[in-house]
Amino acid sequence: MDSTKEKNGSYKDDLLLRMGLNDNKAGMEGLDKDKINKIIMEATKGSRFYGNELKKEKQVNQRIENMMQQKAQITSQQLRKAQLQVDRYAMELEQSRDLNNTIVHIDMDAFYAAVEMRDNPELKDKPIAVGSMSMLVKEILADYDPNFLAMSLDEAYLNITKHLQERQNWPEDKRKYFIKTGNPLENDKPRKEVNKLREHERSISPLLFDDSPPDLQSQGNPLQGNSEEEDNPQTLQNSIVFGTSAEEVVKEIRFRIEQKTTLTASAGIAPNTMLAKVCSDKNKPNGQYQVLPNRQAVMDFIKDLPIRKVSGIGKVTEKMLKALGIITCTELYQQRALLSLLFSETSWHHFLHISLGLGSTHLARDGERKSMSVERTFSEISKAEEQYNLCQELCSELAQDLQKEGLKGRTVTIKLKNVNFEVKTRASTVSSVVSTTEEIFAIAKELLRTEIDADFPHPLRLRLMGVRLSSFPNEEDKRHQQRSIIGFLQAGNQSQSAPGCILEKTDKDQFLKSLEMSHKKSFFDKKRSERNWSHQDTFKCEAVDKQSLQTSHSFQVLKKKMNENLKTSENSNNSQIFTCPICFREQRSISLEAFNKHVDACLDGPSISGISSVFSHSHASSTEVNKKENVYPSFSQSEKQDYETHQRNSEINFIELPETEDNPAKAESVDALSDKHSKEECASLPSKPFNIEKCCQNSSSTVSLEDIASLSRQESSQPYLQALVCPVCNLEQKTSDLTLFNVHVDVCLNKGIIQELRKDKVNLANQPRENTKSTDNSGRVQKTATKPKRPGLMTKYSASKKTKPNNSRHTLDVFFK
DNA sequence: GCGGATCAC
DNA sequence: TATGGTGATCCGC
Repeated sequence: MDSTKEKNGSYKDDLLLRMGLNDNKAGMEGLDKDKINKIIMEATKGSRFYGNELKKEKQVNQRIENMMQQKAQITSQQLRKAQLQVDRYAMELEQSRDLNNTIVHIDMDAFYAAVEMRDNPELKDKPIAVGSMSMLVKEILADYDPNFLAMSLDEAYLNITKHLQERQNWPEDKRKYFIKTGNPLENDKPRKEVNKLREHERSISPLLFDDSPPDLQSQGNPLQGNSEEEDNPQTLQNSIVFGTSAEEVVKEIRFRIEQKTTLTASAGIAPNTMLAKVCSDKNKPNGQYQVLPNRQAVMDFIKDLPIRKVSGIGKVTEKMLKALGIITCTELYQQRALLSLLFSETSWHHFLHISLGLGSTHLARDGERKSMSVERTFSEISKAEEQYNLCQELCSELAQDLQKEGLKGRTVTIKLKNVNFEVKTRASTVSSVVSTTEEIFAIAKELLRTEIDADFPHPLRLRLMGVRLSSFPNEEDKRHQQRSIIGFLQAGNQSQSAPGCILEKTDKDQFLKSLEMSHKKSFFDKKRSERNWSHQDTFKCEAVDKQSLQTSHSFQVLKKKMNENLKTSENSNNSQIFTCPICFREQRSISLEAFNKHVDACLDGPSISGISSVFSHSHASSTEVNKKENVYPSFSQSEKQDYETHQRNSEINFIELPETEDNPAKAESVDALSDKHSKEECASLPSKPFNIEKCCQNSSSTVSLEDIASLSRQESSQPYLQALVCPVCNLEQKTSDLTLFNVHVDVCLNKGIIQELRKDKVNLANQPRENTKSTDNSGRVQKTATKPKRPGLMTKYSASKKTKPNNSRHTLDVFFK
């Protein structure tokens, strides 16, 4: 099998070749692993990027090797059975083949336009309307399909089936366009006034219509015919008349696009999107191609088509299939039974569609977006403080983008790429939606901190950082949340209904504005802004009554998560010491039910304010140590000290008060404010009580400390600021925003659980936690009575050998390495 | 839900 | 010479 030869030689391939890694058969077995690693390390010295490329290549080769092993175990009996099943499905697909639609894929030749610009300096003076596909929306494409689908700035699908029907009866002047060379923006509609076409401009105008595939010339529509003299479209003086066939329509579209933008486009015409897309690539740039809507034409087109040309078949899939001797769609079809045994159902279904020339015949509108993110590459950043600053910067950018679309989500993901190009993502999902810089950063920061801590005392040497928000609520979720809020308000009204502490919208807007201003200067612009991470003095105030706290989302999930946590540890058959999140007393060797009862009792028992007092008394040092011992049970004393010192040094307040020029007295104001609050004042909720309902209702609107500080200057005795004790970390959180507080609790919960889980993993599996990836599925293939789920494209066909035991001492090293 | 991986543009 | 940013999806866990 010579299928492993790479066609496009590069430095990387050259390296791989020399290493023997490019050959699957030689692969892992032919070479001693240490030797390979050594070679990789040497390559890495030259370029970290290529070192990582080699590593990835190695992984793919491993997948291929595993796939081949799997293939070798397939019996002819299995293959025959699979053949029957696959062919039955293929039959169904064939019967549902739909050739009645005419799909067009338009692709702007942006790249080629740029090249042309470069080569023709004279063009630079011509006005170029660089518009997006969605602009050509409205302007041109909608004339042919009001529901056309803009895939990106330079790509769109149209279903012109209906237009074609209507067009058959159109008189000629409705298909007539004048060539205009003046302002390209105005020559859009037919029968516009004629502009003189100057000779030199005509000469530099690219030829539009010299690209029809030969087979189409004879098979075109009746109107296109074979009138010897006239090519279609008819060019009469300064005007062009387009015909009524699909091909003519697309020429017309491309003509109008070029007239409007001076940029050329390529297009594909076919009975479905998959084929149309491939077609548009066929005569690029500035050309078009059609696959006629009959089965034979489709199959002829597909026959020798390399699978890599098809959207969705990328580099890796190509390589894996190549290893099976599959390069063209014909071969893809021939191997369909085998593929159904080696790939997931999703994958082989996709393959079968491709090999039959099938694709989507309607343009499915993209649903709502599912995530939003920002990420940035930079030269190495290793200082934790700078990393946190950067993280906050990114959160701020993301929050602004989110605000533009009015989005809020529950999952925050950070992405880290180190200088070796190794990518990590870490996610945390909270119970209620977040959207502001502060909320997102509160979560992202903890994720980042966990990673920084994990590598301590080595710094994270980052070259990229990203922040993403996802888990946007759907309509159903929103309705549910609405109900919850109403329920909450009703419940809350019974206990405390006095209005007050309601920050006007204008205040909040002002705050948001000032926040934006403070983030205007980019992290990269100012290189490194000295942010003040210092601790803020806290004050005690247990104004939140038990009911409110129990109703909060975070508290709702607290028990649930603790349950999950406990289950995990029970499953692990480990005698666990659990700290009750309410009373913070250790619960030793108890059952899940008992623990639940205990938590319930705590919740129902003494008031939260009472509990808070307990927290306040106990949290100082002992709880802190206890918690850490729970998490890292086998720490040596020196390690623990190191770690705790590090913790203290890297400790960052839940709420930061960015130092801004316009409010230098802020810190003092807050302190002054806090001094004015006695515990009694807060607890009894005097004239203007903290309005917890309002805060929940506006759960996304951040009430800032800045607001509070400025307000406090006006009315010095208003208790806007609350010090709530987080039931998980047991630290006071000074905030006026319940959402932020909830986020904090969620983060604490998640963090605790992650650490517990990691501990369990390390202890139980007794295996090193590799830095970036866990390469072993340890062969736990689902051998169940039901149909086993086969690995898909993404499957790591990892070997089922190994599992080397390690002592726990080692595991800890790995854990923190 | 999380994390790695693949893919498209 | 040095190697992007954004969004989606799949898969195994």
